Amino acid sequence: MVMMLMVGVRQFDEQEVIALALDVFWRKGLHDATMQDLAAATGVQRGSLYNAYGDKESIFLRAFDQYAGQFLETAARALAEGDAAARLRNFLDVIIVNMTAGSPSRGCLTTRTALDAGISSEDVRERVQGLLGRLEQIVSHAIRSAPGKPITTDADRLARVIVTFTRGLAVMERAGYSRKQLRESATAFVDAMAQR
Amino acid sequence: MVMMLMVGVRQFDEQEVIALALDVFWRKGLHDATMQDLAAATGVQRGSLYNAYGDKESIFLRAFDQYAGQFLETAARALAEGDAAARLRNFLDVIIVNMTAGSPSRGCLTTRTALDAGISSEDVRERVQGLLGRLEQIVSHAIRSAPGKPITTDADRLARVIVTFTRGLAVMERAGYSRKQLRESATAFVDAMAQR
DNA sequence: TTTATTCTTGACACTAATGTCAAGATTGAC
DNA sequence: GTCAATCTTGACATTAGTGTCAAGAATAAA
Repeated sequence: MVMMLMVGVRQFDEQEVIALALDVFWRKGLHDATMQDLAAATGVQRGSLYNAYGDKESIFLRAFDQYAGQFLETAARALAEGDAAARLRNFLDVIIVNMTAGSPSRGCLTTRTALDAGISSEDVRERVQGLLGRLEQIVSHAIRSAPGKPITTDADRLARVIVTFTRGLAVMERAGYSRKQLRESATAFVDAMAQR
Repeated sequence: MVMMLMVGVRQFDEQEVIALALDVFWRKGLHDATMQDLAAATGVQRGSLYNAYGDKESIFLRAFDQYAGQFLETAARALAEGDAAARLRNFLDVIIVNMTAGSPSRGCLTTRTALDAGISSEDVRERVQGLLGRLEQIVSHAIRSAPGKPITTDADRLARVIVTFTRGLAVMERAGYSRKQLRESATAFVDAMAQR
């Protein structure tokens, strides 16, 4: 039996480092965040980060996974209560708050990452697609399972339209639209979708 | 009277250089396109480009203005015929074709530029906002002036929702959705908006 | 043909980032 | 206390980009 030696033990808390790295990536994006930035934010030397994770992208992938988990959980909670229109309103509001948090606001990490797609690796692209796909799924499910009169349109198609609209909100935020303006757009969107 | 001397005349066609630069920026984005790239694509030496335009961003601004002009013209044409729903369908199709042209497809220059907002100068941000603003205006106008029963909702709000949705399409394209998938989403969007 | 002015060219200095590595520090196991 | 494995640290090599500049080429005007 091989004994595991725990000598020369890591001197930082991995969870904490990834959380701090996430903040850096969220503010600067995968491409513009440097290892220097990550070292400064985490208090861990550049060399140690290379030793522990290999390269910047590996750190990003861990941070993104953490982000995706939080994000989907929050979204699912927002989609859990009320009728279809209320669910949609809550969902859009959570998304808008998410992308307008911080000062200056950080925007949407997923959208920023998607726009770097050309530069990024296959792994990164997969994460983005995975998150958007799962988002469509939970939106579709929330629409179908909402109380009230059943949705006539195909829920999957509707969910994709809704997720696409949220990506649009993320772009508008980057273009300078305020939280208030985004909320107005979201309201107009819900009204148009729910019109009878 | 001061005579204008035309000695040491420029050895390249400015229009052509800007058009070639636009292609580079469209494929790589403002941030990732290098002066090397521009020099290679235009056949003009780096030093000459610096001499003629000062820096990369100035070249970008000229290229973007050219792009914005073409883009708005195309959009306006698509919005000129048919009832409100047909106008919207044509408009979305033109936008989708625009962002899925080329191989690999180039995506949407405006959206990509907007996502670089954090890095870019105030000038660049203004151009993006200006283009999106004008786009909202022509969409709003097209909705209001469409034949058929008048729109009940505020046309400006509706136009903003539509433009926001087009930005969402641009993100989905970057995330890997095909032209066909984008068209399906657009159709679903129009159906939802036009439902009675 | 001369001149004055502008454009062109290649070299240069500078900055910033990535990734690597050897030497030293740390520490659980014995 | 010693050992052995791992982590940490600062230095280094490399690459890639920006922007500047002096010297030379080009040319419209006189």
